[in-house]
Amino acid sequence: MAVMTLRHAVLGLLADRTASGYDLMKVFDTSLANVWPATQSQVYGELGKLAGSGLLEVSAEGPRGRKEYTITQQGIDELRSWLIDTEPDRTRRSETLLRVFFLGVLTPVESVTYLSVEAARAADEHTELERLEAQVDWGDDDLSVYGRLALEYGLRLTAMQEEWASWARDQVAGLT
Amino acid sequence: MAVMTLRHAVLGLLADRTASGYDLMKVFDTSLANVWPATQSQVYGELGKLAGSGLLEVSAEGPRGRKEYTITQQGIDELRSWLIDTEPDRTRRSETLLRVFFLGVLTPVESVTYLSVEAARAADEHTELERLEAQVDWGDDDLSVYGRLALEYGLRLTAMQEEWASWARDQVAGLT
DNA sequence: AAGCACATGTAATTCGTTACATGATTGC
DNA sequence: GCAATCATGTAACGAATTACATGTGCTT
Repeated sequence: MAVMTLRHAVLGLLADRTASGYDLMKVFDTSLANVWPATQSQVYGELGKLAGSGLLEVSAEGPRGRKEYTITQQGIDELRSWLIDTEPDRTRRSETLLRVFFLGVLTPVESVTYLSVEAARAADEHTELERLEAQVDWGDDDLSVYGRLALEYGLRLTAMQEEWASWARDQVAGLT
Repeated sequence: MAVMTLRHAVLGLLADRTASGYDLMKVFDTSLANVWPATQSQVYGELGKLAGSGLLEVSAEGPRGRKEYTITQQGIDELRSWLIDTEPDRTRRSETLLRVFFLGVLTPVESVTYLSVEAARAADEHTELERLEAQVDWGDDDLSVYGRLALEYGLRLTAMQEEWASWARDQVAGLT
């Protein structure tokens, strides 16, 4: 009973609107791709379990076996209680940063290259997010309003990463 | 053969100095706690596999069954090739941010509380890292030099998080 | 009729966490 | 002698990824 975040991600999306597994996957592959990635097999599995335990119900069936899921009151209660009564798991994992610890086994030139690539990648991602922000037509529904807050986080994160990687690159270059 | 980052984390630590599983766990629980957390059972398991495939060897046995592992040339080659020839997996997962998407199911007051808590938590973590930076006696060995770069990342990250959460809190408060 | 998007599901494997299980040495 | 620390290992479970497997309906 410890984590089960995917479960709540699915509930959260269905609290905004009724959807099928296929619909949800589009959201997981776009808006949530950098926040809580999930695979198709995970999502379909979770929908089945949630419907089995009464937090969701199949509210309509469409062509090609499509099943539309709707959140139940029990599901909304569970979602609210997750948001209010539980603390998020704040475990961080960064392979990029882990590698920094081991740059000592590389030559200074190789290390500088590594950090330059990271700076460039962060800059690219930042640009991509700016493009996205301009492109999306932000409604005033909940997911738009709060999704924009999340996107702003991404903008600040990638800006910070670029600055840090450039700084770190200069530090390493200065060691010689 | 896709990820196996823990494998390389272990190799990386042993490239710096010979150590036992017990020694490595102290590093995973401190320096690497916010970068690449690992459990004791994972680490001991990985040491066994790495020794079995010749990337490490048991260079000494001490009291209480202690085994000291030393990286082999093959292990160093593998570590370098991981650093140079492979791209880090940059998958990000943030339960904190996921929750932001769903704040629409809470009342404005509840949402403001959530973001305030996150701002405070980021500020706390930032202070804790500053304390750590002052406290550690930074040598000029590789792990110290590169560990400091990683710590600076943590300082910049937590500062950014506090600013963002405060800004987001004000945004949400302004909706009413 | 062909191609693409829609649509769902299962199986196998790996990675990670928690809990269990055991014991030796050192310092007080 | 007792407590703390040192020290390693296994078992069970849950979460996540990849690959497989199959089929329908719409548009041109």
